[in-house]
Amino acid sequence: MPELPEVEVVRRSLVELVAGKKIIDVNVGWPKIIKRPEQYEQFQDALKGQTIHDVDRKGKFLVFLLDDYSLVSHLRMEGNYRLQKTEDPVDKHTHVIFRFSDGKELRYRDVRKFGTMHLFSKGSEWTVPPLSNLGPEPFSDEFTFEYFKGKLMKTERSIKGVLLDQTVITGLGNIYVDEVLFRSRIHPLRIANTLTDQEILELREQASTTLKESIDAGGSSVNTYMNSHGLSGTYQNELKVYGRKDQECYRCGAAVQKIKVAGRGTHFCPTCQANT
DNA sequence: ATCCGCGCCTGGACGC
DNA sequence: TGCGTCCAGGCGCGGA
Repeated sequence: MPELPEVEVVRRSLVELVAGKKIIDVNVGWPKIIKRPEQYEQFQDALKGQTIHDVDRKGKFLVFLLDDYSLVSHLRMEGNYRLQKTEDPVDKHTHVIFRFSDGKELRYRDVRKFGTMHLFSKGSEWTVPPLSNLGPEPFSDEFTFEYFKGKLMKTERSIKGVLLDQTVITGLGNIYVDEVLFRSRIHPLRIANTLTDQEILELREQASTTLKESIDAGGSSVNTYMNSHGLSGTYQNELKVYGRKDQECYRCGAAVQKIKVAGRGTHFCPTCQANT
C-alpha cells in the first residue's frame, strides 16, 4: 500500500514519463473513481487538449499540473500508473486511460478500485478537500515540536491512531507508523497526551528519517507496489516489525506481536515498546 | 466538536 | 478439489 515514500517514488517516475505530453482523449471505465466533477464525462471532456507540465505531491496525494487544471490522484491501496502504447493489451484492472498525442497512453490500474481522482481548476486544489485537510509532512518546516506536541496533548487517542490521522501529520500509513513507533520505542496503544517531550522529539525525528530512508531505497514493495517504471523498491527488506508477527525482534529477540489498534493490524515488540 | 466504525473493493489465505 | 468465509486497508461519511 503506497504511503508517502512510495508515492514520492511514483511521482518522480511520472515526471520522467509524462511531463510535456498532451492529452488527446480520456477514457474512464469505472466512474466511481472520479470524485470531481460529479459527472465523469465532464472529467473526460475537460482534460482533452491539456498538457501535463509537472507532477506534484502532498502526503499520499499526487497532483498532476495541467494547463488549466490540477488533477489530484490518490492511489489508496493498490493504484498504479503505467505508460504504455495504445496497441498494448489493456488488462481488466485498468480503469482510467489518458491517451497522448504521441501514441502512448498513461493507464491507471487499481485492482481494488479504491483510488480516487479529483479535478480542480488550477491553483484552487489547495483550498478545498481533500488537500486542504492535510497536516504537514514529517520533514516539513511546519512540523515543529510545538505544533506536534500541541496536537498530541489535546487528545486521548492512541498514538498510533493519531499518527495515522492525515490532518495531524500527512504521509504515514499503517506500515510506517508501526516502524516509526518501533524505532521510537513507543507502544502503539500509548495514549497520546501522556507522551514526554523526549518521546515527542524522538517520534518527530524517526518519522522524518524513516520516510527519507525509504524514499532513498525506492520505497517498500509490499504486495503489489511498483513505481511507474515497473520497478520494485527495496525498503521492505529494512522493515523491523511490520509483517514480522511471531518472528524475533531484531533488537532484543522477543517475539514480535500483532494486535489491532485503531482498526488496523499493528506490529510491535512487547519488550522494546513496553511503555503503554 | 470529536471520534469511532462502517462501506467501498478484490484476491489470496484459510478451514472444512 | 471446491466452496465459503475472513482479512487486508486509506479515507469519507454518518451517527454516537
